[in-house]
Amino acid sequence: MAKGNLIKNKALELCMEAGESVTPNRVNILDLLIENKDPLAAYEIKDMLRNSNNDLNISSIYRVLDFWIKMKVVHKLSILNKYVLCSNPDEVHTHITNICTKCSSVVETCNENMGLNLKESTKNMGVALTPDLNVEIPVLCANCK
Amino acid sequence: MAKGNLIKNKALELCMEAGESVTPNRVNILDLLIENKDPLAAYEIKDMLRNSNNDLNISSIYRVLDFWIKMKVVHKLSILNKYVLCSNPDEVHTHITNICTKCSSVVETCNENMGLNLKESTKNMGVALTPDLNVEIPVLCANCK
DNA sequence: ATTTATATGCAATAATATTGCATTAACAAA
DNA sequence: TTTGTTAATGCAATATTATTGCATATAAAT
Repeated sequence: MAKGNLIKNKALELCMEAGESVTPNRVNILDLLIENKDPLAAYEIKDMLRNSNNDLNISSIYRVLDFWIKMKVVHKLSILNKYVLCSNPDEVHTHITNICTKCSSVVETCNENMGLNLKESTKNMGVALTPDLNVEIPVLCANCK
Repeated sequence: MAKGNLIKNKALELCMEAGESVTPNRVNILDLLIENKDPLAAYEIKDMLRNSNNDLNISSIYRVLDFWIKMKVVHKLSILNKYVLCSNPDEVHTHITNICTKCSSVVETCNENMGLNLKESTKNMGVALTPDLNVEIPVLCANCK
């Protein structure tokens, strides 16, 4: 679980830097997302916590998820209404999450060229990209295509 | 309302070609989406129809929206949970909808280079893009930036 | 230990969407 | 015209996702 620990350490470090509290709820939900590489729905997280004798009100779960999203440690996947660990939370860049339209599996990739290309395409329209951009791309994954 | 008529004609034409029925509900909802260039929520559509003495069950509304999505005449914007007319339903290409994270205004652009760039970036990952791709990009619009 | 801002618990409610089944409408075939 | 078949709609219950207001508890600094 080396990768998970790296991400966890990074996440806690980000909290320190931002002066945010590291609470049990925040750690528990972070751990769940680290253990489950697939995106999780908020109510799935609730079920998992309940099964480990750690029941939590759904509002708290949404608040913790919002917190980690604010810390840029978690992405919300709007297409799926699910939440997933960011694969690479330590850089400001374009996050591209490829979501299979058949099986809902997810692969995140961070492609700087992609970000640059988007920047060009939006320049003419007068809109501005946020520096830390999240894009969901509907695809067919290797298994389903 | 020249643009709206063009889109409406195109939409009806697509139905003919696909052998799909053009029903009053489908036309009414299409008209609403043509009249309102902003994305609409399903329940907003319900309210509007009720106000014009044309009340419709919410399930019918979702079914009609799904129908127009299948016809590639409407996009669902997952970030907003809203539905919007496709600005250019007559070509197979990459649809890019820029959504302002501040004010939720929307501008659609269709950028073939963008599509090609995505194709390259996904090739190495073993995933495949659908030929008619919809991508939502969170941006700051000209007013908000 | 005290303080203070923040996080959490709780329960109601809102907002979004789907389902199963009965009924109706559209439309082609006899 | 009548019949048969498929697709669309109506209806109401229910499922799913998410937010809120306010009281209480806790983290972390002093």
